[in-house]
Amino acid sequence: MPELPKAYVAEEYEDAIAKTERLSGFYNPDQLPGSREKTFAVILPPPNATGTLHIGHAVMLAIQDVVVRFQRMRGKKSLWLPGTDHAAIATQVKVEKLLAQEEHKTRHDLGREAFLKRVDAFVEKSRATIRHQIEKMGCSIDWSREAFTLDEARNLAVRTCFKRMYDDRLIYRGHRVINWDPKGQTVISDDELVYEERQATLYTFHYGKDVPIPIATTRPETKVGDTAIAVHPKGRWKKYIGREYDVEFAGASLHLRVIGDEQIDETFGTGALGVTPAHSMVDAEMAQRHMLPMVQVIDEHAQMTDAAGELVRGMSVQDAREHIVAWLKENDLMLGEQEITQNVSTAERTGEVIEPLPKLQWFIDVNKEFAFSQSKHAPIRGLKNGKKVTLKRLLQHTVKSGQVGIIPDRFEATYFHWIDHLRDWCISRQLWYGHRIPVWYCVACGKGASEEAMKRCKEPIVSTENVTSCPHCGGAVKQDPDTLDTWFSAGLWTFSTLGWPDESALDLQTYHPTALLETGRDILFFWVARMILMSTYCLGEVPFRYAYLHGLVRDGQGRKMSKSLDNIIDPLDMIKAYGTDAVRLSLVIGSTPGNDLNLPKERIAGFRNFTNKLWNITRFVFMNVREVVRVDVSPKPVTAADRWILGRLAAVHASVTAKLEEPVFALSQAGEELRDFTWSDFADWYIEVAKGQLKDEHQMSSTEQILLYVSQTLLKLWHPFMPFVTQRLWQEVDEDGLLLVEAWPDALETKPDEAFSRVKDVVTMIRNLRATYRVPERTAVPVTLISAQCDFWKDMEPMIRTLVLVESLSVCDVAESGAQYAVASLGDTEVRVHLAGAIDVKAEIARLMSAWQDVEDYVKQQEKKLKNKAFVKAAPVEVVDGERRKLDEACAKRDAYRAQLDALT
RNA sequence: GGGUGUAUAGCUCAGUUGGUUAGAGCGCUGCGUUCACAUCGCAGAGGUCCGUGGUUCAAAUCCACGUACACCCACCA
Repeated sequence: MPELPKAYVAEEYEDAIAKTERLSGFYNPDQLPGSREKTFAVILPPPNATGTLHIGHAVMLAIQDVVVRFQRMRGKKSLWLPGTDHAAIATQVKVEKLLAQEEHKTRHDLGREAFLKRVDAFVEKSRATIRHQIEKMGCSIDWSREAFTLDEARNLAVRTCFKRMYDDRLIYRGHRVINWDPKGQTVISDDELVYEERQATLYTFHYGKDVPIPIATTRPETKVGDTAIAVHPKGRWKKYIGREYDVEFAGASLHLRVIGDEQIDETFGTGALGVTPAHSMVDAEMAQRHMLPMVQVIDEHAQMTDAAGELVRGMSVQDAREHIVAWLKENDLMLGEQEITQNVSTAERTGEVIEPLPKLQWFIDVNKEFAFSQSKHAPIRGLKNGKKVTLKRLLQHTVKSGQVGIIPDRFEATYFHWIDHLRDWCISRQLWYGHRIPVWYCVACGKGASEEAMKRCKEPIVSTENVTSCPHCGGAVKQDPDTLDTWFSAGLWTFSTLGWPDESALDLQTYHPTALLETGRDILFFWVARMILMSTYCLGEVPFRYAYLHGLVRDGQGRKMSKSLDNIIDPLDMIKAYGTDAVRLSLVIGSTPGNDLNLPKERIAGFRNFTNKLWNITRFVFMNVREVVRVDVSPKPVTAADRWILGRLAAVHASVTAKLEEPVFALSQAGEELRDFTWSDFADWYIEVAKGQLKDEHQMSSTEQILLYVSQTLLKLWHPFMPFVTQRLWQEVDEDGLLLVEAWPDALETKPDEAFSRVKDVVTMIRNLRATYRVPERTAVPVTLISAQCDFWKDMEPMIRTLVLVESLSVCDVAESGAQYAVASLGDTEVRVHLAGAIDVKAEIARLMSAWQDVEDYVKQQEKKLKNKAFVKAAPVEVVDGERRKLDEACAKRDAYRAQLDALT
């Protein structure tokens, strides 16, 4: 056997192991050995194709790989399917930025087709980087099924879904006030807004001398588009409700009706609101309620339209504001100016201030009823085929009925709250990069190919195939220039990756609904909700059984990682410095669902130390047995230590298995338990004892078997967490074997054994005494002290007794003059030990007194507790028994201290 | 304005359904190390479990109120 180096250097093995695993083909569940009936599927949340993976992705990958590897070892067809997201707006903005930087060009300079080629090239490069990073993380992911949200197969899924929704009248085209991003020149959804707090001036003024109600606004320039004044129906202006005014306002002729609306906050501003239906969401809704006309005064480039009137026509929004403020002052209409802070909505990707505008867009109606189409092989409970439902109700039902679990469950409340306030989903985007909307307009029927003509077209052609001519008149057609919101295709992800729209696809039948979705808690609405929506609609199935949401990764001080703080942790750097296994452990252990994880580098270093510990434990075992062989069944224990370690292993195995199996994955605790067992139990105790047992010819064989068995079982249990170091070590057991497909150990039957635990207590006690009395190594610890606290010397096996003696009595050969002697009987041997001369009797008495007093207090407390009738009556029997046992233990301890005190005085 | 989360050792965090004398890692202090491992071992110090009140035989754990921090949603005329 080639000798293992003293330290584990991750870098030397990882790439080769990853390659061997990948080439084995076992990442593909169809190629797994044995007959496997149960399946377990996880679809990777596709990283954006815009760049590289950050530490947040690493958390996601680590957690998923642990679960996927575990389930594979459990004998399931375990599928983990990778992919990337085209991330329409993010990618387009990024490529445009690069284009501007490198060539000083805009996308319009290139034209749609050439620009898209650029984007494709950029994305291909990015995807390669992402693939590389996923591999570095040690992910056992099935590359043969890799998908991309914008590839051919996914495009067909998108078109199919679009058409079905259109035919069900869930998708419609409508003129609505939407969030317009003047910089990105596109509409964006409510969820893509980011609110920024800014200083603004609140102007209070009258529209004209004849209008009695003053209003307040931070956006005077929009007031040229006002069509009403809204007041509270019970407020101070109520007597004006119903009156109408015609005013000349800053070069525009306004016709204003006073309306009463409950939405008005009497306490804000003047208690009256100038209603601008075209440029405010709230106003638009109010306008709809009161049948008010809508006047668009701002265009797509944030410039004033002709309808804005003489004074400001053609100006930018900023200029218009200044002009109108000046006009108000000139005409003596301004009542006051006030500095306030307000939240401005900006576009998440471009950072530009959003301009609400009325636009013709495509929407998904979340409140419209349609006939539910139930799945045959995984139907949703509580719904019948053909039942009238709405998308909103589907979203609510699946989670409320527990068919989709959100972990941690407190996010369910947030989810329902979001649904309650959900408005129709605007799915069209004026971007070039993305799924082109599968809608065509007939040039002849629509009377022209201009954008205006398309808008007029009442009966667009919706098709999953490319349309080249009008089915009615055979004339030329033109496709809708818009693309779809990136989350539309992302919503289909769990099934578009498995072969849908081919409903008979084997993968779809086998792996859908998937078992688990693991993702960041920040995209609950963006994505998780939309997958539930799409899957229930398209398939009549839930997309996954559980959504596990992890938190954000922050730096060691709990700050968000950002470029400006220069505290970004690049997973690849960490892998290089500490090894993949350590990085994975640091991300899995200590992270709880939904909570943010602070990650100081020292943490990762700590886990690097642990990988090395595991390495050396195994190395010790392999170097100290006569032959390294596989040991799969629990060997017969001979000594107390043997029984103890096997019992502990059985307990840890059971607990870890349960924690990995549970739907509420307690990965963190499972990992911690394993680490404690590995380090504190196996390495610190059993191996130390084994060193002695290996020298005993009666115990040698069994000890070797147990060392091999425990270490090999540990490698298996650790493998999901640390695929690399475990695999490297496993090669020493089975040169060509892959832990990847080793069977997870069966439940172990060994019963727990307490005898050795007591030995541990004795040794610990001796160490404590040694420290307390500052007794140097190789000098005696008074056996009186030991035996006073230890009543089971006789039960100890010779070997263990030896161990204890080595700890305490290595001394027998030391004889110092003037020392006091103590006699203790150990089994049938009488041992004479001297008291170390260093004991300060006074201090010792004080210490014992204080210790005795503490225990005595506790005993009194405990006695009182047990005398309490209410306690005995109310507490469960085992609790009372437990308390009684505690009392007994405390009494024994108290008596022991008393005896020691008596001996000294 | 509405909601959620967090608050436990110097730091980062565990702590299952209330039930031993509240734990781990890192850091710190002391001692040790040619015998698997200094990426090591042994020991130690370090806690008003944010505060106040309540429920209970019993509260870090449940309830109420308060404080601080983080986040989400809505609004911002």
